[in-house]
Amino acid sequence: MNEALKKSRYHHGDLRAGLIEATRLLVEEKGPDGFSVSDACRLAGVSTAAPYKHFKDKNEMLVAMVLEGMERHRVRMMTALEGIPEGTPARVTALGREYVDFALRENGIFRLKFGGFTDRLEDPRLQAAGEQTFGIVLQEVAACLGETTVTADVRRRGFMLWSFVHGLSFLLVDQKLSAMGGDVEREALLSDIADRVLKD
Amino acid sequence: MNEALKKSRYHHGDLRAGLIEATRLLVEEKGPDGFSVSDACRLAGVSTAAPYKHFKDKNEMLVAMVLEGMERHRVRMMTALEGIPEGTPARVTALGREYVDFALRENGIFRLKFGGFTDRLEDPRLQAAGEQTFGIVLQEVAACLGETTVTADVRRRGFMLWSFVHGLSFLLVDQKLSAMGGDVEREALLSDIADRVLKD
DNA sequence: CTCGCCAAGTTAGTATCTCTAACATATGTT
DNA sequence: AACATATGTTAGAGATACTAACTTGGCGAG
Repeated sequence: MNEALKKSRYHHGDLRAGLIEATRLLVEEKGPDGFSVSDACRLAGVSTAAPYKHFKDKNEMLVAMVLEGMERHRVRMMTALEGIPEGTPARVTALGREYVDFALRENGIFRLKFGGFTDRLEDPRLQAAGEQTFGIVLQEVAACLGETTVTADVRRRGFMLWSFVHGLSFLLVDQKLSAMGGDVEREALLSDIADRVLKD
Repeated sequence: MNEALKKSRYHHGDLRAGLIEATRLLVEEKGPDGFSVSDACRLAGVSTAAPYKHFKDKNEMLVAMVLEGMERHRVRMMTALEGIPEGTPARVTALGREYVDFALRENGIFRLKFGGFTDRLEDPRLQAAGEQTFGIVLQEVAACLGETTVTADVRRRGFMLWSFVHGLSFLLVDQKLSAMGGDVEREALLSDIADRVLKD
């Protein structure tokens, strides 16, 4: 069954994927709260009732889209580590840089996941994806501290770093660093914090 | 003119304040995205058209409510400093504690201001209120570092601290510290970070 | 090959929401 | 006492999320 080359325009081919992509574009363009299912339908070229054959409701559409984004994010974090010597703070910094980049590049997704829509979006798969991301950080922190397992201290420092990078992402999104220099300052900030949290 | 003791029920007395309070309650109860003007009207006991005599639109209602909250926040930060010796990191920690407490206690307001509704809420008064808050932190950081003015270094370290506390607030709201101990751990984390960022 | 099933579309309709327009009332000033 | 104005009201337009009932067409069984 060749999904991609359907000729009929009555059946879309892969509407589910089409709607997720439309959702992504619209959330990035108008923000999480400006998004509407109707808009997504118009963009995908289907009637406003069509999505409900694929998603329970608006939230499930958003969750599906965010899950896709989280997976992209995870892959990017892994590739960001390539070529950097293991057990060095540079690896932690690289993860932080990728985290912030994601928050800025896929700002709508970031805000959807972390900006307090969480109540509505509550979904075990989202929670799991988040913990997986944190797990990557914890592993690098452990390596930096010379630990082979995730001890309480590793978890504690990892959480500190996550808090910092997470907050930095939000402040950058809100343009708070506009008067504080650009990318250079951001990069210095990331490695400076990593050093401070990992030392001792 | 005695605003508070109007007998007529046709004229509310102080509907503007009543709506702001209703907005506050509902945003805390249902979250920023679950809030509706209609609900606020029902809670305040007026028709759905009434708010538009006092506010341009829904966003202006939210902005007014958030501004009230920011002022409460500012006052609390100032009182949190009382009795703590000047120039000590304990003052910075106290501000951080109050920041996190506010994010948890007035969670709806916090998310409205910082969670990405900002596009819509863009308002110079909100921006100003935020910078005023940051100013309080910068002053304490300067005192800790023995500076009399806000130097670039002071601003840099203040920004680091803000990032951390800001991120910590979001993660706590999202329950990420549930598996990491409670208030004790939170307190230790705050002072630990303050030390690490202020030392050197 | 064709027949019927069922997945995946459609149109139509309901309930709700924001905001506007036109009208009503009460307050306090002259 | 009368009016001007601020502050309410009702009615309604246009958009939205979602449901119900109908339609289409691809695919497998005979």
